[in-house]
Amino acid sequence: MSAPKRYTVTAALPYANGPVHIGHLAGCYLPADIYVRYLRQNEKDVKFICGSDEHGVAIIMKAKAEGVSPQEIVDKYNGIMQQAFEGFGISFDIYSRTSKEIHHKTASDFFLKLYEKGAFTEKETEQYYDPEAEQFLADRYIEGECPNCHFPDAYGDQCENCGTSLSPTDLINPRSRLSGAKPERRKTKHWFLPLDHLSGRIKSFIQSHKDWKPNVYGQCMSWLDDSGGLQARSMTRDLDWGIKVPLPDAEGKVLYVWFDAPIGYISATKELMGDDWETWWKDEDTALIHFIGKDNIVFHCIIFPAMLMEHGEFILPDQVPANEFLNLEGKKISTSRNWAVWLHEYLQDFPDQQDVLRYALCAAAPETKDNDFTWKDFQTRNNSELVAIYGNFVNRVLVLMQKYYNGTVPQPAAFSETDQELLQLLADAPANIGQSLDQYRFREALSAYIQLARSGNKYLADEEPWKLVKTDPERTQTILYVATQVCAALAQLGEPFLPFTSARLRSFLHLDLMSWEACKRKEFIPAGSQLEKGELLFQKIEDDKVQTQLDKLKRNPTQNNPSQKLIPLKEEITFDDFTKLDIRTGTILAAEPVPKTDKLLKLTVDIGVETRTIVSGIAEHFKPEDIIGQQVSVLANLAPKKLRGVESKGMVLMAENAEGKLVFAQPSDTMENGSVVR
RNA sequence: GGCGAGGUAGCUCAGGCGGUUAGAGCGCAGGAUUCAUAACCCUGAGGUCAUGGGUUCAAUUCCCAUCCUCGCUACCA
Repeated sequence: MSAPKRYTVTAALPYANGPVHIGHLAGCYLPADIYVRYLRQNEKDVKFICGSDEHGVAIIMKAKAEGVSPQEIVDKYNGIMQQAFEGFGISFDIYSRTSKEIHHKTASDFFLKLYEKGAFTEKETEQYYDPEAEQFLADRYIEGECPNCHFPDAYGDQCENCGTSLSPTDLINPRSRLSGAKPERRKTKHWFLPLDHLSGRIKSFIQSHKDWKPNVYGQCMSWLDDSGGLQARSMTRDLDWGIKVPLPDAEGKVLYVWFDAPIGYISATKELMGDDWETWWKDEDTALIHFIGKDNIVFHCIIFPAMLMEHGEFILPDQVPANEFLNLEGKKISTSRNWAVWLHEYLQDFPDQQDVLRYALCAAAPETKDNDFTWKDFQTRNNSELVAIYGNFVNRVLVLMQKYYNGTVPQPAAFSETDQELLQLLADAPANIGQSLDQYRFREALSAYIQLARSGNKYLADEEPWKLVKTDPERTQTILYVATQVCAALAQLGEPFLPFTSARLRSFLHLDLMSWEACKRKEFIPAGSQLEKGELLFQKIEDDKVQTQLDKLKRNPTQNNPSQKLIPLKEEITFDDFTKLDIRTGTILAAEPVPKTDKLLKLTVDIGVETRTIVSGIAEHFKPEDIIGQQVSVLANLAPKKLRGVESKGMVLMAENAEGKLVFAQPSDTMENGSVVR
């Protein structure tokens, strides 16, 4: 699109079941905010849209865990998140909530419109139903034994112990998390959005956006080429928390949270703009830009556009600048393990230092690949860049101004070549930084910005006004006039990145915020202007502060020893139950990998009475050649099962610890094959 | 296993539609300086651009294969 008339910029709606951490900020909200502030300073017509995503099963579960209502949960986290965003100066034009009336209406209207257009196919499927609670159970509502690691409390969508993705029907002895009752399978009707007939349009839509970042474009194409086309997706759920399906025969059903959430962008715009909202979503001259993390790419680039296409009236996203993930001290950020830096806690631990984190996260943003955040790096960014380069430069100028001229900007004489070059650098800076921002290259933009302060420091070092002041007052005046202009440029162009600092610096210089275009100049502050004494813009961060943060992270008990999470004992069985198992000793005669799998080995095992083939998921732990001749214990009377086309008869018994390490459960001394284990 | 993204100085990253000595910041070493939060400024050391082949007069940049990391996906009797 060439020169859009306006911009609708969205940042992913954060899910209201927990607070926001630095990964969210670095991946989504900070770049979005920098971009939006930049657009605003360019006097573009822009709306920055966000809000809490407050529906879905995870919130119900969270409420259940804390013994409160879902409403209380979302109220609580909505408050925490909103404050955190505000604290960091994330300048949303509106921060709404999907629990609001206006969103319920918008989302149901959207659904109805698709319904009336015949976009959905109704399908009956079998789902687990809790006869005591009298409701259908979402995947997360069902727990049972994990078929993989035999953890007894695996959920219907995933086993928390071994991380395997599951479907509820995989669980052994499933039970309802609501009542504990044994769920039964019942038929239920849902509305599916078939995507196959759109795949052509979606593909050409994606292909028309080769300008998207490689990670975004690549993942979309991969998804489209994958799995034999796009599968129909159910857009409704049997649940009582969410937006009621607006159809007569849909009692007890709500819209799937992934259906309603992106519509939240639209509802929030309505809430903000009233009747004008349509311009921001339907006018071809509007650029729609979604800032998200990489986990959201497929949804924002394919599913949501497909919904918009089906509806027919909406524009499609122009850009989806998704970032990769931010790690913390070398490990993946994990909410459940509390391995995170929470924004609301940072604001308490580092009061009035929001810009430091903004700076550190922007400078190390995971733009092209996952990146690691360390407190050490944070400290270095602060001490040797913000303090030593930026803060120091400004301080030097303000101190000299005060010393020599009582803060009144002096009249410059003729400019030397060096002066001219530096002033030209200022005049070029907006275009230079802007070019990076236009391409969503935030690290590069920030580095170009801080380069101004570096140039200022070099200028002072080269010109040495503190020497010249004794011999050449006129030249000194010129130098400090020029240096003052550099400070002013920093104050103006820093607004997108470091809004708090920029505002403070402008107040020292008695400047109002200028437009980006107006900053393409050499003089920001004319001679004769009065400056404040000012104060230091940044404080050094000492080692003990960093150590405190590291200790705080490592003190976390669940993080320290995840291996202590032993699986609880199973319920008692009878001796008869035990005698049903026929466990024999055997010897592995041959082993080879099963083609096209990572984990499976095809074993030939002599169990005395016969030699048989057993497929075992141990390929990641053992090389085939190393286990030939290995004596093992085999569960011999397990029903045969075909795995990846190979018939497996029996199971090789292994001991596994919490970290997933496997060892053979074998006789302590060599025994004849076929010996009974009991 | 399939698909996608990435593998470039000690660290964090740029770059390259093939072409003289491959860049930045931090860190490190040396120097200079004192206006400044022992900060700034200058100089320097440091890279077989993952590995192995191929195309080419020429590859780190293109092609193929392999290895490693991350994500999605298949799979764990």
